[in-house]
Amino acid sequence: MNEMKQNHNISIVRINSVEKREEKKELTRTALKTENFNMANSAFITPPPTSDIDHMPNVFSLSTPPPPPPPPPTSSIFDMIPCDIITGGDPKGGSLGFMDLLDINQDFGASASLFDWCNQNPVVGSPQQQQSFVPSPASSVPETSEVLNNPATPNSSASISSSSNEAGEDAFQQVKAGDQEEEQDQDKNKKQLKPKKRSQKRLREPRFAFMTKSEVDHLDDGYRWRKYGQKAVKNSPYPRSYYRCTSAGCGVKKRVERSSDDPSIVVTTYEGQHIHPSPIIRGSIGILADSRGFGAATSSFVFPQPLYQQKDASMYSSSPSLNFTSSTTRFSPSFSLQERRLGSPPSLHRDHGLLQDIVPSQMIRKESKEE
DNA sequence: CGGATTTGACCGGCGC
DNA sequence: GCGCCGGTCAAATCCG
Repeated sequence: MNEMKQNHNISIVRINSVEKREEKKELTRTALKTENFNMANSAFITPPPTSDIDHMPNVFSLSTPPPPPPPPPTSSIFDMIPCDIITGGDPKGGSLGFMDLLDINQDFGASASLFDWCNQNPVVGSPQQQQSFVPSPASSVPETSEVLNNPATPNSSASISSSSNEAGEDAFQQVKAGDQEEEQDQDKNKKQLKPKKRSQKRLREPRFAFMTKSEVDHLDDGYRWRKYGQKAVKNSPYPRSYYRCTSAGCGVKKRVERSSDDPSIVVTTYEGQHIHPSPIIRGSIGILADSRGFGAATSSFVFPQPLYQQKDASMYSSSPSLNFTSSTTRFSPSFSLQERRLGSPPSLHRDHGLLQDIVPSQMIRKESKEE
């Protein structure tokens, strides 16, 4: 918590289009390079169907990237820069997405979050994905889908990426079902100490990652996190921190690490879905409609979150939701701000740019070979 | 005093 | 089988 500070600078982050998985281990850092980004490998999400747009006041069309807006004085997740969203690489040997680099797994399963949004929103060149916006399992989201496009902002970009499990829906459900089992399991283990579980292969929850150019490692996304570990990253002077959502029963985790190549870049990876209501639905739709871009000091975070809630109040968003504004061509991942609604701690004030400063520029979704 | 963070140990997966 | 490494646990410590 004390890590949360201010002074986040929104900037564009480019990722290397790295080769293959064998390099994965090295990728976490090499992939973060901010140079040589292979545009050809990036996929962009196109504007959602009109019907969806109705629910999403601020829809950002990545297919027609407008000129990069000037960086806001204070960056925040609410003040996101337009970003290129990449919905994954070609699992068949096509481009390698950021997730590959990060070895991130993502199952868009039934997640009602950024993942869903991205999946449910049409992707250029992927007709299949232009069908529904209803949160759906991976089945409706071809993992192989990838769209090529030009970066919205050649020079700016925060990257957001995610990957899918091969098991897709199945995996997601297993994860869901497994959560409870795991919890019980963990409780037992906690008392028995060592005899650790895992006779079964641990299921990996959907993951979603993005890069942020920020001076602070731990961005404020509105949720409350407890740090439960920190590990040194091989070949990197910067450690990786592990956080877990403090909400009871919520097993969402996130990893935060700084790129060794570019210390100014912070890579945040979310895993799992919050099982509790969105912490903060700032102004909900009303605010959404009020959002005018992320650069504005008054910009509010926006998102799919409200969107989902409209469609299905029972759905919770776990991952940072994203909001796209066509007017500003900005892309803003919005993280629920429960704390704010409940009485936000000082650190959560938006001017302190926290997660708000995230600059998702590239959203890469990629199929994972894991599990 | 309770909650959050630190940190070394431990565990499991994976590659060699 | 062994070692490396990522991820997690949990006791100790810190902090408001």
